[in-house]
Amino acid sequence: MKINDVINAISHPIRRDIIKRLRKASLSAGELSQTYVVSKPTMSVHFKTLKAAELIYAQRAGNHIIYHLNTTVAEEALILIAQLLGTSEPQAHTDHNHRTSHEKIL
Amino acid sequence: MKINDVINAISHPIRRDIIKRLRKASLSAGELSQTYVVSKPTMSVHFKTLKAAELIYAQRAGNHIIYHLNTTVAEEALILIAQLLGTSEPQAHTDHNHRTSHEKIL
DNA sequence: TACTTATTTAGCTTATAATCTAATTAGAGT
DNA sequence: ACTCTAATTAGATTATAAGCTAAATAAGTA
Repeated sequence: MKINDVINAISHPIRRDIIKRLRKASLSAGELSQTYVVSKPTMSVHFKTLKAAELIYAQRAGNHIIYHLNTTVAEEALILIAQLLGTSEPQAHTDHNHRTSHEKIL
Repeated sequence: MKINDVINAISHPIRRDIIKRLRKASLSAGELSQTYVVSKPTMSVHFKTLKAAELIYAQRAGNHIIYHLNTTVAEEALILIAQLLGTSEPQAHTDHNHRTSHEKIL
């Protein structure tokens, strides 16, 4: 799992919405594409980006391609992002955290 | 807090590293910039991106600008990302989750 | 006031991402 | 084999992001 690929994948609103929908149920490329006002090839590129991040995987069912969420990768990525943005570990105290009189917030 | 701005901000390795360092201690622009092999103006743009996401804020101390992590925004963003990538809520069962014989994973 | 240091802004170039239309591939049904 | 539908790939355009050097700003010090 490459965190760069995952963050890149979730950096577009359409791709985030795809993830949210696939959390509820797996859906075909066509079903997913209907919702958005972009062309099908554009949607195909979004799927590719999500696949590159391994957040989704594809399964052929006859004429259709059904996309599934890869929950394992999603969870692993979330753990890394939590380490970045979370405040579970308390902040260390250093001299930089001292304030002196002439400092002002910009 | 705009999740788009935050995800955009954390989409670059240098900016993620800045966040990690500011979790431990607030640092000046110069101290932060030393570490990376890009020019200072480039670093300044990275700071701007992080400021636009409100993940950091600046404070002038004489000649220096000290950057601080905005932990509130970081935590709020993490909650939204957890709603996207987390599997706390169990996945709903739908017909799409049934498998039929001729389906194969790609 | 002039000089020095720290940082940002301006202007430019190059790389990457998003989007489109047209063409191609793959399977299902006739 | 032909045709229909679903989805992707190819090729092009446009927008955005990342990087650089040079110039500007802001504060501190001689």
